[in-house]
Amino acid sequence: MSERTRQVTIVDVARHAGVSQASVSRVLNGKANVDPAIAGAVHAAVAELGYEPSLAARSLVQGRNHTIGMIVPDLENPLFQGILKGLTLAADADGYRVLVADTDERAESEEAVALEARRRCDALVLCAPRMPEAKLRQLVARVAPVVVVNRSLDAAGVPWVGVDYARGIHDLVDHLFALGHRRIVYLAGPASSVSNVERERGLAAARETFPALEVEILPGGSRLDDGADAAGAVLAARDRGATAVLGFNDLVALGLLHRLAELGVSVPGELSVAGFDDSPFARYSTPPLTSMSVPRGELGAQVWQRLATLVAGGRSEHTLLYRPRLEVRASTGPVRVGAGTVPA
Amino acid sequence: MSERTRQVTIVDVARHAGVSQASVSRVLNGKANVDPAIAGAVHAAVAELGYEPSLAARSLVQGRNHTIGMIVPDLENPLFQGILKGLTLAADADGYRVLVADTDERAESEEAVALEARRRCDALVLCAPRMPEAKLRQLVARVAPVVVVNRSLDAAGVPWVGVDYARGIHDLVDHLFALGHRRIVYLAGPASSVSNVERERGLAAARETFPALEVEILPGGSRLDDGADAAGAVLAARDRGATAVLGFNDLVALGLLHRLAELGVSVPGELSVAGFDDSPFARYSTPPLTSMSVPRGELGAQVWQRLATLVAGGRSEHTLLYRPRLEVRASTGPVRVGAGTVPA
DNA sequence: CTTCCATGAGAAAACGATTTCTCAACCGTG
DNA sequence: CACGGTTGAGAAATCGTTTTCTCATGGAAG
Repeated sequence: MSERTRQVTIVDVARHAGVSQASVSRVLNGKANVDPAIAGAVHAAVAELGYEPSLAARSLVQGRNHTIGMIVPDLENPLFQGILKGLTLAADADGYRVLVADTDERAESEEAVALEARRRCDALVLCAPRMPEAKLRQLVARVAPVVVVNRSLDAAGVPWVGVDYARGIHDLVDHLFALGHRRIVYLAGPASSVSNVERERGLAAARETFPALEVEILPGGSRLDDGADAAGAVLAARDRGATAVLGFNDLVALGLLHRLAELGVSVPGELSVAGFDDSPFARYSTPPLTSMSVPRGELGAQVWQRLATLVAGGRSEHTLLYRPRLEVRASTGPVRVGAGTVPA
Repeated sequence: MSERTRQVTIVDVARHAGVSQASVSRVLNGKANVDPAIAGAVHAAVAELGYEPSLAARSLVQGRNHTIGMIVPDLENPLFQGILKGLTLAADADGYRVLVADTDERAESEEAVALEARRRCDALVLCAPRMPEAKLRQLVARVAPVVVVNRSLDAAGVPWVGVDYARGIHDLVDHLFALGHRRIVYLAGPASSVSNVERERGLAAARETFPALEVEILPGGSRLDDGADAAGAVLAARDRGATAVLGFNDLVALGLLHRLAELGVSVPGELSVAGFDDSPFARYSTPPLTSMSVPRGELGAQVWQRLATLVAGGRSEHTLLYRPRLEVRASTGPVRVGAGTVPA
């Protein structure tokens, strides 16, 4: 007679099995010892009635819902996709689900999104590369437990997992320097991005290592278009003697590569080009792109590992900094004889 | 003295404001009319105490948690990423969050993942391209409300949003035929994938349209590697007279393109190559890849629109089939004189 | 043969909201 | 002036679990 058949609850199971609710709960959660006979009856009743515990009710009493949230600036960035995938798979294995929130590159809404997401989740993974450090430190205190991704943060109880961009860039410059390049262009990422600052720090360090090295920084961006759009400026730099270009990431480098091909500029003959992140497409471009490989999935898994101990009440402050691995491909090569000299 | 400061509840707010819980609830949810004086007192108390309603408690009583789940076979596929992004942004605007579950291409676990996800969410978005139709029909009945993505399904109350792959392939063949191609290779996707079946249906239709057309189907896959690995077979087909290749999707086509360049095969001089999906990278390859564009973000938004009416109790059966748009780029060209003839 | 503890199961109290009842006050109407 | 119908607010029921109390039972130790 009821409009919709009411859902099966623990009370129904208890009645059907002839035991108390408490026993049903104990059997289902494996708490304490219970009479095998009772356990059997409960399981039978559960199966017969098709009972499924209400997660909402459980959340209410336990204060946790086995869900974590991940805040990313842009779901279309291969780096975050890889991390998300690794995180999702690792968390799944422990019975946790991942809720994802894309702030669509609007740094100003990151805080609100994070706070809202935290209300639905037991913990947060935060990718907020643009947020000022002071604000971020304030935010993590409010949303803990939380793991910060892709930027360092000195806050008690907040582990972070990231990539050593400075070191990576330095390694990449080593490679180019060894090939004879002495004047290098860096197509910068978003100015406010922490990881861009890190890269520039790496460049500065490299300049100290190699006094003979000259680095020219051009404004860029973080996406394919940005790389393509910078081609003109890059060629101008080449005319000033530059022989190699470092892109902020693979997207920028691939965009540039494409436009250079259109313009008939030979890579690496006239100009060497390298990227960062080793996105899946890097090895499939023409020429294949030299890049710094970062283990995206592994990063996501490590993030989960830290978050898991935090959620369990532990105090995992161990932070993790991956050193990217150089993947030499055909887009970088020895500087051509005669090139790299500034025309008089 | 308590270990951790207990959270602020509606009871605290009521007491602090000197009104009943019911009134607090009414004020906060805008139900019925309430005395402005009371409303003021409530708001003041809320602000002062920093009260935030418990979503778990609300879920329990309302039976909904304003979260939807999206099941995808592979988060690294640009198509699903785009849909996910569009869905997330659209749902966000209506106060819904998206929980994502990656089945990691294991078709056999799709059902379990979907059922589990449904328990946490008010509704589901299902991408299960490999699941047998009968099983899928059975599944959607259990997890409704649900919207199915990227495959058609004739089930009551289950709208679906997809891409007209058959039509798209036909349009693509039109393009190639007009360029003079008469023998075309299709690098197939996963055999069990519904969207692959649709594409092959499109090929069959095209063959009827153009009696002079010959189509050769080669086993492929859905990822970059698959395209690269198929290069040998493609060249063999070329030697049998084929002049153009259709990849299952852009990834396959880009992988192939890369390997062909390595092998010194000129595209489109010796062989035309086209993809499907118009992934962001398609326009940036060398040569830029001709592809069929599908509005990924728009698709996601439309999925949400349907799911939203379903969740609200509506009965939106209106299904949606996007016709892909042809993006002609440099990877396809007129068949070269002398090519395309089967060597004696 | 008591006494004391551990063991295990049922009764009842959280968990923190929404929503239904219930009832007083107030309005306009006959 | 009496009466039916709104209106608005508080009391209490409800959502479906987990967890704490409480208490009977049985075995071991004295």
